[in-house]
Amino acid sequence: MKTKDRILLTSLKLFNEQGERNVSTNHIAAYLNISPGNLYYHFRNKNEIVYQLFLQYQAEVQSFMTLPQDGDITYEDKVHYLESILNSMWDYRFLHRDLQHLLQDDATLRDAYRAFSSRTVADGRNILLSMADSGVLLASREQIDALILNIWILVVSWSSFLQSISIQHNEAGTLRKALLKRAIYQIIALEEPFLCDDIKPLLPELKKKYLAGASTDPLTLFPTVLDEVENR
Amino acid sequence: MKTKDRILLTSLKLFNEQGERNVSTNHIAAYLNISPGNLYYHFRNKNEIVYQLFLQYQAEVQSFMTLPQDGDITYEDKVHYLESILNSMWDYRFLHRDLQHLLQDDATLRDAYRAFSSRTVADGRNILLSMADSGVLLASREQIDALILNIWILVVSWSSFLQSISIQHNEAGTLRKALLKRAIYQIIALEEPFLCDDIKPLLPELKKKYLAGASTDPLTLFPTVLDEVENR
DNA sequence: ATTATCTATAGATCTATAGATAATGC
DNA sequence: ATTATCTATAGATCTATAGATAATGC
Repeated sequence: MKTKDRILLTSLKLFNEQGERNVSTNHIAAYLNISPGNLYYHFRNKNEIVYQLFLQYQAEVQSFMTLPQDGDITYEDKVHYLESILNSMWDYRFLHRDLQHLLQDDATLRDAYRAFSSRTVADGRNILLSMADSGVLLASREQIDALILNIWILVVSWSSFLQSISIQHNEAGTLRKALLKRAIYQIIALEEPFLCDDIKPLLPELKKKYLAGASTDPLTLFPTVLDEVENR
Repeated sequence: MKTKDRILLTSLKLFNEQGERNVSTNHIAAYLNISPGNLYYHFRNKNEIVYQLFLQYQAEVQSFMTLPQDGDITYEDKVHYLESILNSMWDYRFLHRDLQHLLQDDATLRDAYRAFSSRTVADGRNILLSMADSGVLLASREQIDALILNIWILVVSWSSFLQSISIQHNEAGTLRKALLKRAIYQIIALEEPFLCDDIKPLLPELKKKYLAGASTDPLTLFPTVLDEVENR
């Protein structure tokens, strides 16, 4: 593998694990056993690394937003696409963790990110509108507008939310998967009131699948909730 | 005003404006025309300043979560409390902007934040449950669990979301107020499907108030949307 | 006496570059 | 010749402390 790609891979790994703020170009070079000078031969600066990673992330997410144009997809297909998007969000979670600083630091990334998010929200909105056209979603345009924004905020905030309540030491990856599924559950809950009667019979099973045995009570997501309740 | 309080006020101002990451103890001291040594006389370190600001923030939010125990409150009252909470979120927005780094850096803050968020979610859930008991909210316990988590994530993410799409240069404060109101609109949209028929007649006016003349289309929130659409 | 403040500085980073050297490809 | 890599380092921070001095309160 080329050194340039190894730098990207390592940066992504270290940024996700420790936060971009805590990972210097020295750290990245040291992890790879290359010199800092070599790193700067391949990338103008740290922002350039972040920008390249953003482009990878953007391409992944957009690949899941462009649905096959032929036959309509089922609701279950749609939920599946959502799962892929949340996976990408997790794989590049450092971006949303330090998003504001990264955007403030780099005008190019700022413009690219704004274009990306407005495009993705627009695509998501169109999907909901076409569901409304075909009678799957019983919602007014105003309701769809509010719904897609709520979904977007949930999706981009989910990984940061999980990490803020310190569910992060998940080497095995099973906890990670369960908690990503929980985001899908939350989105199904957002859409549920608007789904037509044809879809509703599917929901109990879908919700069960994405709840993955967890309690619906959000308090069970907070690790120290027991101590907390005792102290009140 | 005591120097200690001036340090807190200035730190809050600079943290919010520039991000905690970009504001060093030197910057805070320079802004106040005091020496860095003096700052360290009043606070052990930068984390201690952040922690004190968190305590202020927590007290503000919690004051709005403890509703008057006597007579039931109206739905409009509830919305009003929400507005106060979102105001506090905005006033301390640096906390959510750099939350993960702050928590990683300070175990005391980490525990306090977790306790705070689980308590606040529990309080919010109880409010929704009592609305269900009195027939205002027609939702199952599972639906309430999902709803309160979605509301919580929206509330804590809203200021970061606004800043990520670069709506920040709002010295006049009018844009700020309109955009905070938009969060209320989004939360009303979350609750709307579950509200009883007695409440529904109130909603058009409430939604109009919190939309504040803006379009419901989320794309109008993204400043560069026009260029973006042209480039597709 | 106690509290508040200042000066000066140690020590630890970090980013980015200049300039030399090694490896590769025609 | 071109591409990749290294060494060494300048210059800019930052955090936190030691120790001296000034201001305040009894």
